Amino acid sequence: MTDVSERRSVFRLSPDRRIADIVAAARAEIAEKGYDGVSMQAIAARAGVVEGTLYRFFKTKQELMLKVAESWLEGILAEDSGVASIRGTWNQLRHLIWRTLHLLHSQPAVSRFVLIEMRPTAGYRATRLFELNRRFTSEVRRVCDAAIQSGEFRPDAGASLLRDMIFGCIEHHTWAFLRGEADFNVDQVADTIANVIYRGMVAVPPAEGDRMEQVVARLEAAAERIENSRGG
Amino acid sequence: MTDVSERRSVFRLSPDRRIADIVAAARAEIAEKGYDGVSMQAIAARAGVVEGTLYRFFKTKQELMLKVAESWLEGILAEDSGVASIRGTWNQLRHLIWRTLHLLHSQPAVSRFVLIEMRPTAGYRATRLFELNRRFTSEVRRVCDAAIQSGEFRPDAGASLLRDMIFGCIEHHTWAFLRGEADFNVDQVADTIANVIYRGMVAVPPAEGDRMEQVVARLEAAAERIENSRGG
Amino acid sequence: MTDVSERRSVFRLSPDRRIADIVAAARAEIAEKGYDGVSMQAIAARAGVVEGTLYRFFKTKQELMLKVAESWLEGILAEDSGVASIRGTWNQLRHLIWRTLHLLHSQPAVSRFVLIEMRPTAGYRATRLFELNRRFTSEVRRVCDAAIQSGEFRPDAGASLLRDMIFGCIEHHTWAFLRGEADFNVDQVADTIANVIYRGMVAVPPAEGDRMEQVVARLEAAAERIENSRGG
Amino acid sequence: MTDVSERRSVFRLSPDRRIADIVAAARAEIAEKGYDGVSMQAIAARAGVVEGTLYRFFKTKQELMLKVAESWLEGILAEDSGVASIRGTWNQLRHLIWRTLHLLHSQPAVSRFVLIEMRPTAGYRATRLFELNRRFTSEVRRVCDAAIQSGEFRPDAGASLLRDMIFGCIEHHTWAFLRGEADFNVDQVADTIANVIYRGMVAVPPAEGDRMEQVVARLEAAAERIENSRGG
DNA sequence: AATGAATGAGCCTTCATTCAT
DNA sequence: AATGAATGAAGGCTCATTCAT
Repeated sequence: MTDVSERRSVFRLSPDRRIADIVAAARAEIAEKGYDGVSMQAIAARAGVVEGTLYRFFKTKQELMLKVAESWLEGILAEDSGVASIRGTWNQLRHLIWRTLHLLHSQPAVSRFVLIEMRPTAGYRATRLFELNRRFTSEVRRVCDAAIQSGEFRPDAGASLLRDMIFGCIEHHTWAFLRGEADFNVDQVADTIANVIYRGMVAVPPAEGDRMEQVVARLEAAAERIENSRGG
Repeated sequence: MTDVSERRSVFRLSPDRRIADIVAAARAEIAEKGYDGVSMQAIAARAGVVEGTLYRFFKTKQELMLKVAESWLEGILAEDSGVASIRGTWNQLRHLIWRTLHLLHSQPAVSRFVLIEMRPTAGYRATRLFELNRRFTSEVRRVCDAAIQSGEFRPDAGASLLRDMIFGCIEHHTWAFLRGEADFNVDQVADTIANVIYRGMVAVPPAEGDRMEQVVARLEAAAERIENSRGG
Repeated sequence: MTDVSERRSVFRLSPDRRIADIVAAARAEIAEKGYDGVSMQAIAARAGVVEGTLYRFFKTKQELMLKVAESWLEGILAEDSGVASIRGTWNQLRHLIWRTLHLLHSQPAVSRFVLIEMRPTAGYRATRLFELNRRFTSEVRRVCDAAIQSGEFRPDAGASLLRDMIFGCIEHHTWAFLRGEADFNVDQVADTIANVIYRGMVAVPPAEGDRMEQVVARLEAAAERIENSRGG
Repeated sequence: MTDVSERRSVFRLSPDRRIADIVAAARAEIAEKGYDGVSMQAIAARAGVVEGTLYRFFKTKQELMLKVAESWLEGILAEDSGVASIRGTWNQLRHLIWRTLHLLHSQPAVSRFVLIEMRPTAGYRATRLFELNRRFTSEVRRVCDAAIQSGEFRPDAGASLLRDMIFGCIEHHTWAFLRGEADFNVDQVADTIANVIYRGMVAVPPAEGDRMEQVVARLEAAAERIENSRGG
């Protein structure tokens, strides 16, 4: 009687599938419009459902946003085998830095959202996302801790500060990139950050001669200044 | 018959005073609720005026937000004499890092707002705030550039990446602090960041360094003090 | 304890029905208060919904206003079969003039709104209303053009100027009527306008011979029609 | 002590002069932004006074608008010596039409405002503007009346309808012009309107015409009726 | 007489959330 | 389970008008 192809069809998907669709739609919206600017209406439309349906699966908008962030970060972590197979502190650090830079460079909007913008969320520390994020960044800590333990790194900088230097730098750099103010070369920046951190932390420095020379130069400069001050 | 609650009372203030009140109210609101979450209504209520009054002095909400940020940053810059009087790359870097950490530690919400959250503002690069911010961060660049130029620093990391490492790290660190996740010691963190960056960049790595380094730094500082007392 | 006045009641209507209600409410508001002076709030209240509901169906106030105008004009055009069945330039003009006068006389506020006040709308020329309006007024042009073509009318006045004389006159006249300054007799005014325009444009008048010829032609045409009617 | 040239000076102008300034400023604003879009604030700023001052001289915005319209129209009427010196009905009509077209063509925004947009004003008929407007348009009536009286014009169209045809046509035509949709040639349009009206009204041309015309019209109408009844 | 800071009501619009169907 | 119409509170903003100074 009624034309099935014309009828407003109510597809009955399995909850898992429906949730996946919704999360995917939300992810796409976020990628396009940023955290602010995402509306439930738009997500629903993109997922091919209506707003009410969203609320069957997620109590609030925030819960959905959280789910988006978690599932994305989960995927990222699953793809990467981590640092276990890599030898050498520098190589390990470099890999972790590169991985993060690569992520932010290839999916800037979503990764910003997940890694940065979700943090102000109320109750963030109790979320699974917090845990995942922790797992993501803690590898850096682990590598640094190990290097400190083994004596390769000096002990005077806490591992968490190093983590902040790395991720903070990446975030800062990405900001400009996202705003279209500047592009950046993932490999090169990864090298540089790894170098600065590694050299800045490594305990046993190389060439003796150069080193002494420089120190002498600085001492001379200081002495000269003192002389000048007295003489002036 | 006369209804006192209905009476309309008009307190008149000089524009300067009123503007100051409004900006102060806005600043307070921002400190409490962050950039998003500030409403013109709340600002007006706090300033003891009606919304319309806000618009006498600021064409849009953004303009007001911008003013708050600018006036705050202006005050900060006015208080600090900069790096001109400080000798030695390490000392200069350390000062700039310390200054920023101190700021974010003592006024975390507002400084986050000014230094970080205002950046996505449309037309940001054309604002005075951008200029002020630039002035604020560019000192780091200048110090690094000078060190690279003189050969003290290796040339393989751009000054702007270093700036990002410093400010990014600070931001990252402050985040956790703001969220009450962790406190930090301004002096100690400043030392550490300065050390990592300096060692990571210095052209002739440390050798047995640490002691030597410290001695030199002390000598440099002494020289500076003498210089200052003579010249003052 | 339960406060009935606080209870939230949601009446659900089919979109078509709701839209019809809203458009009707808007029409009524317009009729009472004119284009300026209509507020979305008033429309919503009259339609028995809240303002937000209006925006489910119409993206902006303008869109709603436009819809009101279009649906009204559509109805008008649908009711009138036009000029196709009428013989003779004078009769055709007279009909078109009468039709417009009748409209403005019977629904002055709304028709003023539709035919006149909507014109300053931004992007008016791209709207369906523009098209409908054009269809409405272009019949006059077509009749005049045909008369000019056939030589019945002198060629010295463009059809569009004639259209302006007719509609302009009607508008002007209606103005006074709307303001309660004067009433007018639709039939009589229609006659007069048609007469002035027709006589003012007709080509023949002067020369006696031509004049007679034309009259004879018209008589013949009338006779033929009568014959046809009888014979058909 | 205080620098007089710097001091916020309170110029004390004669009321007349002040009023003139304000009215001029308002006129300029209207010309630029149209009736809607004029704000008291903008007028005050342009006149070099503050809003409060406006209200010393005009109780409401409307009163000011009215004054603007009146003073403008007064000026127009004062400049034109009218029709007294012109001989011949056609010439007189043509002059009045030309004058109006010229006005609207050269100062479209203001003249639209005065002649058209002020009419919806509450209590319009009690205003001086109404009287001035009446004087402005009544010359057309007077000319037509005289022509009807003398037998030059047929008596079947009221003078006021003719006036409406003329001014309505001009308004309609100007609308398109103001909206940038079309320009128009003042002289040419004046000629055409004068011609159509004059020929449409002149008594002589038809010769025995009138009766003939009427007979033919009746015959046509009869034919139409027969047609319709057959076809229905 | 003049100022101009301040009012306050109103406007259009957005959007997370609810709930009758 | 799914729909989607409806809500309602809030948001930014405008502007004629008032009144303490």
